[in-house]
Amino acid sequence: MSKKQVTFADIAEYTNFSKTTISRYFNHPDSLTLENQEKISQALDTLGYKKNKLAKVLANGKSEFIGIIVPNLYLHYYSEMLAQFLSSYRDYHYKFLVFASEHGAEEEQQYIEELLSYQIEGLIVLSHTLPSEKLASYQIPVIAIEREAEYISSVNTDNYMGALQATSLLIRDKCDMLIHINVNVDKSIPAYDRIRAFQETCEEYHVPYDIDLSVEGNSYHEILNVIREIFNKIEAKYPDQKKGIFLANDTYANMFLNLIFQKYGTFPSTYEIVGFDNSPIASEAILPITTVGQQIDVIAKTAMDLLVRQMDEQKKRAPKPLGEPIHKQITPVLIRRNTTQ
DNA sequence: CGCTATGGGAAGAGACGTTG
DNA sequence: CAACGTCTCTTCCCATAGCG
Repeated sequence: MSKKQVTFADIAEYTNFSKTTISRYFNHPDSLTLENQEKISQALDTLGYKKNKLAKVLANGKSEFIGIIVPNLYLHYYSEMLAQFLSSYRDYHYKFLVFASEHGAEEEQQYIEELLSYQIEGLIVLSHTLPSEKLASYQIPVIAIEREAEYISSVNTDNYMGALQATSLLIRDKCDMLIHINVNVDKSIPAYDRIRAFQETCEEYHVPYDIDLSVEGNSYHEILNVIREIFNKIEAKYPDQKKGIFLANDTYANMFLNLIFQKYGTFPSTYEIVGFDNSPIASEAILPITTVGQQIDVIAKTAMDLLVRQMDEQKKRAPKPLGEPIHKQITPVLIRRNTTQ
């Protein structure tokens, strides 16, 4: 016995007001007399009215949806970022439709089409297969996070500063050999600055260094296998030197740390490890990992502020076209834990 | 305070041409 | 002429903004 839902029409009929008045009761209650407010409130109770957000969306065209596309969720950075966005509901009441996409532009484009068909009001993009020029062409507010963003607004960590802090720490701790492990980052992506800063800092201080950009893979295990190879290579090549390893993120750093523990059963003094992101895994690891903390909460907050401002603008009667992209940089914080002196 | 047009899409109704 | 598939056109869903 699936009874039909109670609608404004039912409430109106029951109270002898019009649907308009019922709508006003919910949106501008002050425009009704207290007496009438009370009448309607009573009716809602009696009839058992349940809000219908879909009808509201249909009526005013505002879906209150924001689309998010992340590359994946096995990198803790992305899941933490997602968590931060979800918790912004408290402040903004936007809901999120989320896709994970790292299999190329075609897939990503398909996801975006789908998101658009759900009338999303804004888009947050952390994946990086579609050029920002394409993203800008969709004519809805878009915020990029840690990706190429020439034509759209963005929020990034100051990657250069972060990598510089990490590298300096390893140098200060008198590592003989500095090694940076990363994927082969495209130069247009902000994270490329981590490689650049590492290299430039090493050269500035005349410290021997090595950069290994061979990491790749589409799952935790694929990546782990590559990291294992790199670990073995380092073990063979620099057996007695004190090695300062700077990894592209905490997930890699944790893998590397685990490999060390599997081999030595402890953390030998011939290693120092610094990760990046300060995602939960860094502090939860077998030995809490020193890392460059991206202030993920601040990044998410900044991105939401920026996006909400643009979305509000789009709701005005004569929305200004999306103007010049705004780019914000968030300063990272070096967090010293147990994988460095 | 009420009336009315509005929005996107599903479902229903109707139109049309073809077939056995 | 009913039965069928394929289109196209209406109606309906519901809350809201704008106007009277």
